[in-house]
Amino acid sequence: MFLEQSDNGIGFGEGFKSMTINLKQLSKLLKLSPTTVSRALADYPDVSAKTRARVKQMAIQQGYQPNPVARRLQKGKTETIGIVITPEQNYFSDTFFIDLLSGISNQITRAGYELILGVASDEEHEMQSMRRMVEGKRVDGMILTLIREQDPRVGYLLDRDFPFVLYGRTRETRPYAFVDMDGKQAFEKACTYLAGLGHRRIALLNGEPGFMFPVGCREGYESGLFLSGLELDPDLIREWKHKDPSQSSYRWTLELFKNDNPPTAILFQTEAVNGIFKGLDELNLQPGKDVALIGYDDLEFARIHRPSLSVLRPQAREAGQRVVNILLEVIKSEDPGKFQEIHQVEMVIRETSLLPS
Amino acid sequence: MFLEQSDNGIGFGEGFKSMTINLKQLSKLLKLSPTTVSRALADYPDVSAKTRARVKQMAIQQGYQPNPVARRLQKGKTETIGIVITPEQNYFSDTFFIDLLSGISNQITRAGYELILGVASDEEHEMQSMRRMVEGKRVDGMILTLIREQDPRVGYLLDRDFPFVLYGRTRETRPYAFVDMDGKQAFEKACTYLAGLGHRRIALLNGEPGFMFPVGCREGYESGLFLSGLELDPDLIREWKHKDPSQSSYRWTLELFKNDNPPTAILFQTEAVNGIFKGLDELNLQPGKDVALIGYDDLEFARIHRPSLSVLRPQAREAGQRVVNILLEVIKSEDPGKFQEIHQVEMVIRETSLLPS
DNA sequence: CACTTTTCCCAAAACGTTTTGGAAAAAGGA
DNA sequence: TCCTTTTTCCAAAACGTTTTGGGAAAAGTG
Repeated sequence: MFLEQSDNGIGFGEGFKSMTINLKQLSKLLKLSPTTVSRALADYPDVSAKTRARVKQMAIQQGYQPNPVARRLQKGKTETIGIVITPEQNYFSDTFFIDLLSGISNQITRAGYELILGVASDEEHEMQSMRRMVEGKRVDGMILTLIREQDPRVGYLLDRDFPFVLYGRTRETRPYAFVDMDGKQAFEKACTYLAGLGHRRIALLNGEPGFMFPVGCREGYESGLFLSGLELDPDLIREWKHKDPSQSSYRWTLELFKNDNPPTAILFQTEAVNGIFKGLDELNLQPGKDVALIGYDDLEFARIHRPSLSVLRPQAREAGQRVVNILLEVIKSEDPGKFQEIHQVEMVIRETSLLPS
Repeated sequence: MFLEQSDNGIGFGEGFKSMTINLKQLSKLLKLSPTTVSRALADYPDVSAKTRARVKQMAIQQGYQPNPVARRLQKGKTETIGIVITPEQNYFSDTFFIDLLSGISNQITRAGYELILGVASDEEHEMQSMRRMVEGKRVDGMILTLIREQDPRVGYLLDRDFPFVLYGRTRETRPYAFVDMDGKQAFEKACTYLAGLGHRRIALLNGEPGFMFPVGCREGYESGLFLSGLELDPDLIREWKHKDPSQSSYRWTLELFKNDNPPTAILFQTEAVNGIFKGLDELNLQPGKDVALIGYDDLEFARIHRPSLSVLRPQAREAGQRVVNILLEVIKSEDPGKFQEIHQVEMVIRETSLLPS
């Protein structure tokens, strides 16, 4: 057996396992230069239709796929975008978040990009994980979720002009790209709807303070009360603290009905649903009969439960896709300020939002 | 102002934004060759201690980080590992899965690797997403979860000798690496524990058929009954179908107690917990008093709920870390057959597993 | 001192693409 | 026919590392 130096050519023997072919090897097979093959595959006009067809056919036949790492080096892009999730402090267990992630992932794949994931336990690691991605030149852009009112990540990225898109909003005056759900409009709608049914005492169990989203929800709630000519009663508003069981939705529900003048309806973020149901159960109050309920987020649970839960349903998957499409534009150095989307939230009336007794 | 062609040297002006430095630029600053700088940073012995120190200091001062894409190309490794999740058909909403992912992610980061994520809606897309990663040379190894009894992914990867590790097991005779929880031992332990308390009618609400994990659980359950001298009653065993509400844990619980000779204890996978509680509630049976309950997976819910739920607690984070460490070994072409770990599962007794009434 | 060994450094090649800047061949125009 | 334009292709450079294969200087040995 005589082995010539293969020079990365076609000269490897039999018995290789799933050896993937090279641009150089492919071009040798075609008796063309790598340049021409590359340009043929990229549909450049300076290669004739005939050879282009020949190249493409051979590429398919040989199962050629350009090595993404080499392309990234040459193009100076990572073709990768990053996201960091923080399971501890969030609604991660929502199918909502999964839908968002699903929309993001699919759209990224469609663009030929990659999604790299960081999992952080707290704010500090969250920042650290993001910095590794950004300063380590591991991504072309970042997606941020679970946005806080004061969010250092946004300032960090703006300062170094690094492409990013928020799912949500923050308090920041410089322009940046975001996709947000219209929590204000949603809660206003839910509130006026309940008022329209005759409810006069509507409670709000709002999301964790410090995050931006509950701010809009509260605005919508207050605006809904106002539009319906109802007074705002601070006793009917609570903020749910995820980490503090003493502030759990369960306890809060019990306390709420100790009130002399208890509510006949509750608006809440769906993570709180178990606690509320449990509390109502203990108080012998029947959801949909004694108390009207409308939650935010459409968990499967909400649909299956009896009585089925009325909800405000964000289109998470669509939002995820938009986030990616926008980020790709921003990476192409489009002005981020152009991309500020506020998505409407649909209200789904089911059994828990009925007439007051 | 006079601008020389910078030749990628140090000659860029002021006003650049977070310009990151190059190996070539760094070496120029140090008046050394790129070779020496690279080797100094990699702690090669053929660079003197003095210059090594000088290089490292300058690297830190200049914030130099090697471009990962370039290194990957040279090293012929992507330094990336892939995972595909399928939210539709799984326990993704468990904190369990998040803990697993968290362990995986942290360990990957520690190794300087990247985790890329695919989100698939069904088995077909799951395979498709994996093939993109593997055949597109986007990863050095794969992590597989939610393993089915017959799992085409395993055969696919074995066929092309591609590094992977399972979280779980499958029916496959060729050797492969896995980390699995000892569901058999866990359910056996739970079963004998309940029998030891005097329970004679112990039901099993098992996971979705087709997946591998419930197989072990059932074996453990049967073995536990046998060891305790109890008969196996097929009426007390049901398999939970995630997508079919008519087979939901709620309905199943109701049916179970229509039995002439109903159970006094239930073993189940924790995803089913809501349905079971709801069913028992409707039947006016009190968990921990009228019926003993032990679930698999330690959700936060299980701890907080009153009565608190006894559980079998897998160490998901540790398992995730092991999966990564093993995969890194397999990538270094260690024999996968050497890495087959079955982790013990701890039993946490709380309020729902008490003496039978 | 002359020789060998060790220490320390570096030029060049390589990884697999895409892009740049032509150049040869073919076609068109007079 | 000769010149211009268009078509079609390609060699070389570049992306930013790491590795290879020395080579010069310093240190050790007799």
